[in-house]
Amino acid sequence: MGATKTEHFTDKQNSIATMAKALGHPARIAIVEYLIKMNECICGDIVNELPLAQPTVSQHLKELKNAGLIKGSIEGNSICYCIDEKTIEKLQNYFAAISKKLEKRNTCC
Amino acid sequence: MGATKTEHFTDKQNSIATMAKALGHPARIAIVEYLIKMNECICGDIVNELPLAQPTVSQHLKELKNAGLIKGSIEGNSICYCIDEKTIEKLQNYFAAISKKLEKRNTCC
DNA sequence: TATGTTTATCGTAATATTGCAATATTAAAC
DNA sequence: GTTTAATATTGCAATATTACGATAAACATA
Repeated sequence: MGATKTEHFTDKQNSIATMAKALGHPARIAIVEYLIKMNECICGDIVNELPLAQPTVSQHLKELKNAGLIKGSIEGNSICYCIDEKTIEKLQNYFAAISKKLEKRNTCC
Repeated sequence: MGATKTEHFTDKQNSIATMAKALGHPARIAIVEYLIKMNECICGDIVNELPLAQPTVSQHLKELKNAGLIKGSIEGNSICYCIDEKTIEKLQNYFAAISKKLEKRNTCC
């Protein structure tokens, strides 16, 4: 086959995987970092920041949006993009919880 | 075309993306969660935990290993798998840093 | 209305991922 | 040495992703 068997896993596992997958490309990491670095919403200007053609960037933005990592709202001629804090927070909480569990783990290996 | 243009991005961006990508599949999330839940290294037993065929699980384990998320050492007949804390910590630090930046961000959107 | 700007979508080629049956490898147990 | 087990590798089909040229859509402005 070739399609991921999402139905065999929990909603939470699928949800975390979806977010992680969206960040699993350096261009999308770069987009997220740019949005954070600029410390505000960015209207336009994202395409020029990346070494990729406009349709490719548009596609990456779409994937980040589908995964809930960014939000985009129409602002006249251009589109205003923002980090979606809630989703980033979910990821952060997830890794924080994992790290905590690892701390008090039995030592081995 | 079709291959990710890693050369255009920073080492750090590529590194984070590689780790995120490795976690971008629910089976691999499930493996990591199982290793953490069991609170110790697991020798054998991982294949039976997942609703996937043995070669598929083996492949997922390989990808987690390549991304540095788990370690595997030969333990007699079977193989002993472990979370690689350092890598998880890198991810955790990354998201913690992002969250911190988002906290003191200008409000918009 | 015509023109330029910005972003999205379509179509498509190249490549990567997912999943598994079959087979190989490795090492313990007999 | 043969059998049994656990895991890896190979080969392949189905599907997904990445990238971009061409084109469309939406809107501002001349």
